[in-house]
Amino acid sequence: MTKDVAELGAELRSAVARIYSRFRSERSPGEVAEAALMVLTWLRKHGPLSLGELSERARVTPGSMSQTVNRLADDGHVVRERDPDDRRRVLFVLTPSGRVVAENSLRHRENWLNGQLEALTPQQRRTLAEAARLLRQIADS
Amino acid sequence: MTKDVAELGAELRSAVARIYSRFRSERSPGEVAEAALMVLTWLRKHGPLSLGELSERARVTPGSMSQTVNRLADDGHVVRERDPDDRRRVLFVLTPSGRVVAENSLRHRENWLNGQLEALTPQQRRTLAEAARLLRQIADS
DNA sequence: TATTGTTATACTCTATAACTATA
DNA sequence: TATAGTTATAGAGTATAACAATA
Repeated sequence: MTKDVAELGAELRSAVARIYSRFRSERSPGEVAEAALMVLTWLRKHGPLSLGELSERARVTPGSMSQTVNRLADDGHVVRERDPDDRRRVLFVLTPSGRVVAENSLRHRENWLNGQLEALTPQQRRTLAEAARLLRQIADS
Repeated sequence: MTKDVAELGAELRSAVARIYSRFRSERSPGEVAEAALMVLTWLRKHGPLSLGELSERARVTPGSMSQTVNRLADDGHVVRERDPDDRRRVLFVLTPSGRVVAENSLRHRENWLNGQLEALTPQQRRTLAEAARLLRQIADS
């Protein structure tokens, strides 16, 4: 039993590393990188979020997130706005260019992955959907 | 149908990013980082490998791999040896300290993940095993 | 000429520690 | 004092391009 678990762990670790690296390499010129794309995706979905909210979602330190949004701000994809109710907080707002870049980047990367997924059987897709749920649960534990 | 696939793609992408980030953050002081650990693991399993072999396995460019092994060599975990049969090739050999670090790093990271996997049902573990196979297949396509 | 590997340069992502501004 | 955010510094990982050595 324990041996099976250890084997599964090793398989999982290397499969995740491999697919993640493939995700990253699917990035084309003009598209934003992974971590930045996630930020744009969240802002598009939820509207303005503070630095603290972004760093919690990404599970990185505030210092790290501050630098990620700095890169986005330098490129004009987000702007900072002070929260009028609590002037310590900074809200990050998607700009029109940020929205365009987010949508282009997402569309392109989804095209590749979705093509792969379409080629699977419905049963295999259900397996991946359940696995995604389990991985997220483990990661968040 | 297509909508389901798109949703699955988004789920998968974010779940993979999340669990990968968690894998990375399980690193303790004194342990080697992810990419370097993979190199040590391969050398331990297969014996000396050339730069080209390492970069193919990792699916990174030779230039990138050269820098990863430079870090390992700086720390004394691997040594370079010229291949006597083809003096263009460089073979990387695990040192005793490299073996110790590899084993400690692997043991510690496996402990955490294996604990998580033990808490799942056998059925859930089968799902993850199948998913690992599918992800690897997609990544290598 | 072709292959193998290295180095220089640059970019992304991450963390920690020291700092500022506001509550 | 406590909280929210920023900046400086550092390290890991990646890519590309120019280069050297060997086949």
